[in-house]
Amino acid sequence: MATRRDTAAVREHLPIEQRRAQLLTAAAEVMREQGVAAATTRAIAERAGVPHGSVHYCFGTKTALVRALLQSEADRSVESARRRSSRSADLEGVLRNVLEAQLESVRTDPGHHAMLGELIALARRDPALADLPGWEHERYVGAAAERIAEWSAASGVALARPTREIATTIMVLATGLGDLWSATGDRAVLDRTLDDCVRGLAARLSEPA
Amino acid sequence: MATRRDTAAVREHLPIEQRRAQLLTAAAEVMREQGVAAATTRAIAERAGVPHGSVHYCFGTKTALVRALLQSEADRSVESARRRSSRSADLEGVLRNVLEAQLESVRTDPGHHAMLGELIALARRDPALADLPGWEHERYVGAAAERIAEWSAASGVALARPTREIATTIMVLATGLGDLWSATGDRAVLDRTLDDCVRGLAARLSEPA
DNA sequence: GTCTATAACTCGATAGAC
DNA sequence: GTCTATCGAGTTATAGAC
Repeated sequence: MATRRDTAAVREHLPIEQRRAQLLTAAAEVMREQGVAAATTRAIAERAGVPHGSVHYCFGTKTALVRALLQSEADRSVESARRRSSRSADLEGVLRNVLEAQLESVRTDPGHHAMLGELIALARRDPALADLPGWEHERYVGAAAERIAEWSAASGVALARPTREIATTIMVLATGLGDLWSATGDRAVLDRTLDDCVRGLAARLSEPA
Repeated sequence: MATRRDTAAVREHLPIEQRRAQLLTAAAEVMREQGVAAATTRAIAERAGVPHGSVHYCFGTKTALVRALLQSEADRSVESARRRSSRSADLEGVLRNVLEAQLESVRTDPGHHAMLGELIALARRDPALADLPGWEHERYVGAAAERIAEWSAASGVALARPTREIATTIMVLATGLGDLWSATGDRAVLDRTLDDCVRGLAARLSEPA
């Protein structure tokens, strides 16, 4: 009679938190490469190298896993944007830097960008996740507003508009330009459009309301 | 022994083209109300009031149905935008009108807007539909460029930039502002951000490059 | 040409073995 | 606490009755 030791690799006993993190990483990988729809609990477990049952043992339901994933990926995304941001002398430079950082991440990892969009769309349709789209948006705008305020304080340049208004406008441009890149993949068109957006808005946002 | 007449309503013999249109309408309704993921072939057939087998009889595969649907919905969307467009005296007015028309349709029918986004995301992941996102984007930009050229000819105002450049910028703003509305639902924020975008860009696009 | 019945498969979730 | 085996409901697609 075969024992478990003969038929399968021996698995370690991990603390549940580490097992959760392991599964979240695997879920993000599958979704990034094959799309959110392909990320079944089975596919996630297989990618993580753990048995299917572990998913429900760790998260209870798939919905709970998606919630945890969307939150952790939003954190990761905000943190990544913060690392990419660089110094600038004027508002136009700040706008351009933030937008280029955002677009660089879309260009470097289009699967990850698509994944976040698909997750938000999924959350919008699921009543149990309906609070997440607004939460994520606020997180991005809030982080952008913080960076702008820091820049203003550090550079001594006074802002003609509230930081949140500027941050919101940046978000709008970033998502629009990200979609443009996804749809065309045309670098020249993207750069030209970004230029139009940045220059016009920098002038507009520098005037008092 | 029961005959078919006893157990089910008698169905008419429709030409296959009409049956296809009937199914496309049903598919759009289900996707708009419950999301693309909920639009199974069974749900679509039930909504249309036809037997499940008809879907595969008319379209062969679900992928073929999605392809036909995305194309017809893109047509419908372009046509709807054309009907909403109104006359303006200057470029700023044109920008504002086009954007407000787009946002009005997002506000009036958010489910339809979400559906189009979900369909594009789905197409991007499916090799058999991978040509559609670019095709749809080109369709929108092309239609917007046509309207701008018509306006320029009718009003006698010369454009400082190529119509496609202006049209592309409008698309970027429209998608970005649409996402902003979806995420916040805040009318005041939307109007303020739209104002910033329109004024800045109108000035920028009026200067020679 | 249209529809029913079912095949063949995958899903999320769980009961119970270990 | 961890994993296997399985359940029941869902899916697309099709073979064959009418």
